[in-house]
Amino acid sequence: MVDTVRSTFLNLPEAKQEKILDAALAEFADKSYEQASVNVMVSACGIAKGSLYQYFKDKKGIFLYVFDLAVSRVRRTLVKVKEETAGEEFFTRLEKSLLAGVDFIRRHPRIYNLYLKILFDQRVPERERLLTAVRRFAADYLGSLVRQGVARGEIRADLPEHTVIFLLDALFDRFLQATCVPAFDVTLNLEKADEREIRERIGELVGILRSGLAA
Amino acid sequence: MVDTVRSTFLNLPEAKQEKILDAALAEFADKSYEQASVNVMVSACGIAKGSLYQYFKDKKGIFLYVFDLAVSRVRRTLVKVKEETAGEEFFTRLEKSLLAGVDFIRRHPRIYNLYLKILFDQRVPERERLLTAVRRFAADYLGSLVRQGVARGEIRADLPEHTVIFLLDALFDRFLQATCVPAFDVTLNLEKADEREIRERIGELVGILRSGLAA
Amino acid sequence: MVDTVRSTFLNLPEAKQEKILDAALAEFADKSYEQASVNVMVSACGIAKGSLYQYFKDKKGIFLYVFDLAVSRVRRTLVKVKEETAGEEFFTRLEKSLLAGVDFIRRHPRIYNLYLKILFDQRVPERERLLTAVRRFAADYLGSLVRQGVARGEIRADLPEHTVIFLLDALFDRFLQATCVPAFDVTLNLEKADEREIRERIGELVGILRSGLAA
Amino acid sequence: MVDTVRSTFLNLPEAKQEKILDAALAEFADKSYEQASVNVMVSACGIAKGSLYQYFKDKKGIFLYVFDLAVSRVRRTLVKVKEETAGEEFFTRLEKSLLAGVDFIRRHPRIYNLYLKILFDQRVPERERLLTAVRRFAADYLGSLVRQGVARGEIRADLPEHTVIFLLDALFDRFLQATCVPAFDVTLNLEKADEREIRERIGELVGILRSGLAA
DNA sequence: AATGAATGAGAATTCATTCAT
DNA sequence: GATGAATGAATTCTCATTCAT
Repeated sequence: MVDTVRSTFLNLPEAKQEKILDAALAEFADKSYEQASVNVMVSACGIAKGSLYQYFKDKKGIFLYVFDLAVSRVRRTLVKVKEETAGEEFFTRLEKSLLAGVDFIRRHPRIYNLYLKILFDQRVPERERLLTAVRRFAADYLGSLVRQGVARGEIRADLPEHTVIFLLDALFDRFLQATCVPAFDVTLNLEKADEREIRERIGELVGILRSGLAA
Repeated sequence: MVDTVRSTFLNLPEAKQEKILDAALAEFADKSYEQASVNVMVSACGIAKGSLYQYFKDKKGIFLYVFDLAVSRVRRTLVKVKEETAGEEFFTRLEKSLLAGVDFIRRHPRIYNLYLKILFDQRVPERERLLTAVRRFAADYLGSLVRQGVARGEIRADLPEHTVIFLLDALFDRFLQATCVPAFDVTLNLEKADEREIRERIGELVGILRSGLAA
Repeated sequence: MVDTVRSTFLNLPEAKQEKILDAALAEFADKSYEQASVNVMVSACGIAKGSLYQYFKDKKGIFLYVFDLAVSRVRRTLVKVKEETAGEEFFTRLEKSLLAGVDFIRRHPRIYNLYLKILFDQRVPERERLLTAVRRFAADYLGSLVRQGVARGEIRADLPEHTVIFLLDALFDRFLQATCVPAFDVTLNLEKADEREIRERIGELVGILRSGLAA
Repeated sequence: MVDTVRSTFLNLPEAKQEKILDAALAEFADKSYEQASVNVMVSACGIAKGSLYQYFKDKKGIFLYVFDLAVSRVRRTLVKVKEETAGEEFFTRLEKSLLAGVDFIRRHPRIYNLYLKILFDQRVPERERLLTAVRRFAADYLGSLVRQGVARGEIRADLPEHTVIFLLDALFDRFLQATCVPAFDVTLNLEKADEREIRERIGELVGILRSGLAA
């Protein structure tokens, strides 16, 4: 995190910062890391190429900064959901989390694309660190939901916690992918589904989970 | 499929074909499509640059040929599993399919990487066509298992078929990813698991599914 | 002329020879000499690349053979016109020659294109020799017409012969170019003219020449 | 004209601009458009390959810029002749124009070669547009001379204007070609003629024209 | 006589990064 | 602090010619 951004950037008026970050996010979300072009970024946001190199050490620095920013937004969103549903039943919280997830990536598709990049594009700088951090956050999030559910007796206590989390995480992730990766989902057609359909599908899926997991 | 490969290539001795396809697969599995380098391929397999262009129309042609080859191998493997377990119970077949999948990608990690590429790398040539084909195959495979399971009374008949397939597919896919994408799985540590552990985890997951789905 | 074609070629059945020459002429007429592609020729006429190199020493050999063939066709055509109009008046012969020229290049545009190539494309092999030969033929042709015209008292005898030939040649050549080089002629629009219009324009031009040259 | 050159180039010191344009003009005049090599240009003028691509979008851009520059120089030269001879007799102006033309292409042979390129090299970018522009300029130039000559009673009024222009243009063009295209002119040997001889030949030709055209 | 696989130099273009102004 | 010109190695793809079969 150190060395990725320079004070020159942080001293910039916020509007300018935003313009630059927008251009960078757009480019990184659109192409693979190596294919993303600094040239395109600078001409998209109308600054000189040299300037960008005064704000960030190099391309890698730009990427890391943009990525960290994106992650913290995701984090904030999900944590809010967790807090707002603190008292509710486990399966309800699951549904609401899923819905919030879909909502988020529909509003910020480029951030979600960034995440997909590091999932499967080796050669993203510090991929391992970034990926582990994100994955860990997801696991922790679901883990805390599950533990609370078990404590309240809403979930069977005899199941290995890790396996339950794995299953939930798999479903969660895939559901989001299905709603936004083109040509990916050939069974539920989530990509073109409106909110009502999304809710229905979530209901069905959580229904099955309930049969499998509920105490 | 037409126009991707030239007869020049097919007339080559098999050993040479293999050497070339190996180099190409390695490169495409390693980098994003655009980043994959024809230069690297030719020096990896020790042929002249011009020669590769006698075998294939262009980079895209190489990719499509390699990809189609890879898909047909996967297909063959899974179809064999289906046939060999034709008489068995649904959840057993599921376990065996998963196991066969893990086994396949452990023996052919680069093929699996190729699949991951087209999942999330826009800019892969004919991505939509390729992806849809693969996804559809997976859905059909699981679909036929499910329908037979329902017919035999092993699975609840009241669940929407598509949703069940979606769930199984999600789990299937994620399980494979967890076993071979580095730094991806932070809950079950499948990447480093030996076969015994894999079997155990599969057992646990299918156990949960059984509770949710069994009639 | 030696060394351009090999006996292997001349022993070929005529139909095959023709097919090959056709493909070569088409390619050389279409592109600059260096840009013309042996690959394109062989795939256009359906023979192996190696075969072409058994018929001709190299690309240059193909070109020279095709060119010589083309020139002899032109020569034959014009000589026939000269013979058939042997007894007629100078300006009539001029008109008929022009008409025959237009007719020839409309029927054999690729041959005319070949000629244009060597006119202005440096880097055509043996360009100087080929061009001089063609130019000399044209000058001789017009020269013999002029001398006969002078002898018969149809043309002023006080004019320098070379200058007269130069003028006629210029007009002749330009007229042909105007009828077949796209976008070249912006005054008479000869490119799109039908035969009647061509005759009219020829009549007008020769009319002016008559005023300037007639005795 | 737009998009061919970049401000980067125009901001360069004039000497450097000239060096680059010189190298480009030399290359384009020497070879066919497709055969002309950007590599050769950059090593001829001692800049990096990447730099040239900062100055121009692509090879086509370089060509168009060089061509437009060349055309405007020709235009300027001829317009000056027209103005300087405004009051003089038609046939005198014709002679002076021809002389100025010969003088120009002897001082700028590469510019004239560029013109010849687009005349007969299909495959030059925007050939039609460029060629039409040049041809139209020539026709307009001669047309204005002719119309003034007719108005002053120096030229027969009964001749179709277009045909007269066509004839003059043909002669004009061919005369210039004869003086600078190697091996082209086999009758007057203009290529090796000194200025005195050129003047004589021009005199003779215009003499004939006078007989044909003068009122 | 015919084939067609092999070659490697050369083509145009893009790129992240540096540095003098 | 901001600029943008300069770089040269990298990219994909084409080509005429050779030669063993």
